[in-house]
Amino acid sequence: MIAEKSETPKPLSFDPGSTVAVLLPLPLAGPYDYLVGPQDHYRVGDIVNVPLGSRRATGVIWGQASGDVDPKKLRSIDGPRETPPLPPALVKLVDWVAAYTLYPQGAVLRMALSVPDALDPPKPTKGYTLASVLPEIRSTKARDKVLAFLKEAPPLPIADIAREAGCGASVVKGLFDMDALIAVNMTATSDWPVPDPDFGGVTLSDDQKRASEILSSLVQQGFKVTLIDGVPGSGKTEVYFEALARALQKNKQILVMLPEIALSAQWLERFEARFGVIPAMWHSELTHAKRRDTWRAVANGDVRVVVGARSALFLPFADLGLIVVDEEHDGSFKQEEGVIYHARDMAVVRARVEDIPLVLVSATPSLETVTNVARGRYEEVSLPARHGGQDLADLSVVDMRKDGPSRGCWLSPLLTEALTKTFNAGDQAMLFLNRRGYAPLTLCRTCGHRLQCPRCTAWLVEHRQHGHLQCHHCGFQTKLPEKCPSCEDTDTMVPCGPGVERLAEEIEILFPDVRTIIAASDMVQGPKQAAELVRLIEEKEIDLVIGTQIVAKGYHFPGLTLVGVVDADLGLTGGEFRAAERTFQLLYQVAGRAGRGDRPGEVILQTYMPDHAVMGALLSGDRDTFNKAESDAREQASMPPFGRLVALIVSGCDERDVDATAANLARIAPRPDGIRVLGPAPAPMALLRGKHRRRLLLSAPRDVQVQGIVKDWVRRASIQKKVRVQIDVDPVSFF
DNA sequence: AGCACGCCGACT
DNA sequence: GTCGGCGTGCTC
Repeated sequence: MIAEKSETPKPLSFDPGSTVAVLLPLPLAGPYDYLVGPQDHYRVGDIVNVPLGSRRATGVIWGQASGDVDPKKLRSIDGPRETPPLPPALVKLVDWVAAYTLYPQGAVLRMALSVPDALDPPKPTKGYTLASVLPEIRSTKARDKVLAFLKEAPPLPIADIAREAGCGASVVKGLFDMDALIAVNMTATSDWPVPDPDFGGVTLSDDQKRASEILSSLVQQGFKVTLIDGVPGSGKTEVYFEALARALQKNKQILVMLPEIALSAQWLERFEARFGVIPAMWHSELTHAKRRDTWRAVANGDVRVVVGARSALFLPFADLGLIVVDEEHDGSFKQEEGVIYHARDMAVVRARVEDIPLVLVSATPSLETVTNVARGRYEEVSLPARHGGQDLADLSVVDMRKDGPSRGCWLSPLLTEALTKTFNAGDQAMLFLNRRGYAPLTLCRTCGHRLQCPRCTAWLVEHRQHGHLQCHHCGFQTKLPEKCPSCEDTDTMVPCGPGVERLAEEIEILFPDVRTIIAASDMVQGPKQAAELVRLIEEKEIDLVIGTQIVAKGYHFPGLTLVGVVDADLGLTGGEFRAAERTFQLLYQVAGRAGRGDRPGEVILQTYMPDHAVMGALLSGDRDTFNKAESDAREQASMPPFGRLVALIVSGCDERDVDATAANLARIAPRPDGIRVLGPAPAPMALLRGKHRRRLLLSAPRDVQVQGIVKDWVRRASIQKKVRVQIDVDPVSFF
């Protein structure tokens, strides 16, 4: 990432009669010019209502008017909205992200304003209390209870009064209708408990103390990126909690970004144990009301700590003092829909525009981050050992070519034996298989026909528990056909390969008494189910967890002593340049789930490639040598982080139009020195949701500012009607 | 993103 | 004869 220092200086204020640029949360080319009304004065960041065509829209005062629009077209801003303005740093962030990702500013602004109704002040809630003069009413038991209760109580909403008085809401309403009660406006009391930096005591090891002192010293020191790097169980969370405590003492707001916050039940528990309260959360499953409350409370400073997923990056923090990105290597920080951006990288940008410290946390930092440390751009704080002194799990490899299971089974004798031992000792185990459902492919025994999604280049995955086949890319569902759709033979469709459900079946046969749970994203949806899963494992109501990716994240189960990786090679196929790195990260994280109590853990990797560098690195625990080799290879190939990539994804319903556009883009591709354009190639998923896709990949040296080149390239292209060209700067996924 | 304008099929 | 389908294009 290269700092762009060229934001246009924004004048301070705009007065009646002047024109001003207003950014609308729409994918328009840029801000629109408006006239400032006779009574109004605005500053950059103010949120206003404006006329737009035949309707009203919300916009944000963005700066100097462009002036290049016909004055006759100019219309006047209706007026300000009763909302705190967007803080200057957020305005800068929106501009920066738009310039970097090549999306329109308005599309980026939409992420910052995506809060239905939050821009209006909260409606005052009505409270009810006794009228000063009570009318003559017939006395009943319920009415008397209400009247007696209200004599002692402050004004309350109807529901509360009914509950406290032990009667129905209609009684209270009836009294109000009879003028025995009056309604008063209450100031909304959305209470955001303040985390207490001194709530929970902590005992830190010397290493942790040293690390936490370094991090704490960063608070209020301005922009700086620091990586905390330490093996699973080394107490990285506890260490950065101390930096949080320091920032809280300084009355600063804090943003903690976690991948898939909805599943982070244990993280929340640890936060509560340390700070006494649950922090504010920001993720896609919030209700409208909660979203709106949270947004406003972040803007006015009532919320002190937000823990959130990607989109929390665009919250209007009034006084942000620290950002933490936990599991910084995690691929889910890359937003792949709408505006395509990497939340970890944009968090660096936000920290810079806020001039505050950023802490990246990982046991397996991304090569990008490792390289930034090597270049001296980021500081590194490492935690060498597990807290409490236990060693990392004992790791071994099963060579599936020699010691594999019998046909139709997926667990090798060695892994089965280890499971037996674990269960006999009364311990818990986890099997990791990154494949949801029963079987990843279903084919016809007679003719070989494979069941494919009608709208995507992908196999349909059988989900036996739900009783259907499913496409994991578009959500298409269908029943398992009795006849082969191709040769019409009956009962010939057979599952091919293992998924977590099929593995559970094998376990059921091998260990009928073992209590098993499947943890996959289609079974664990949302915080409640995640918390329940954690509880079941923690309270030992479960002996075996069969899980996909979702179990790789920072969970900590003291009773879990064995982790079996059913197919360690899964991520290595496909030939994406980050495959080895990603597989290493994932398996290292999974391995870290074993033996985090007082006993050592055991990890068994089943692989057909025991000599692969990833397996070697996992066995030796030598991450640095692996990173060095990986990094040398990337440098050789001018791949990130030593080169830049931009992907263009051309998509549309008409395959010929898509091809024509892709071919045109290739023909007019920019060709300055050092820039190469690959493609068009059918995207690995040539058909997705019924749309044909092609991709082109531009690679450039690291010191080249690619945005201008790509912008110009796409502008020059002749893009067919109904064909979309999406730009993905720094692509992570190559779907 | 909305919303209007615009040009071709089944209806009160 | 019109109501309405959603394709295309504009909004300061």
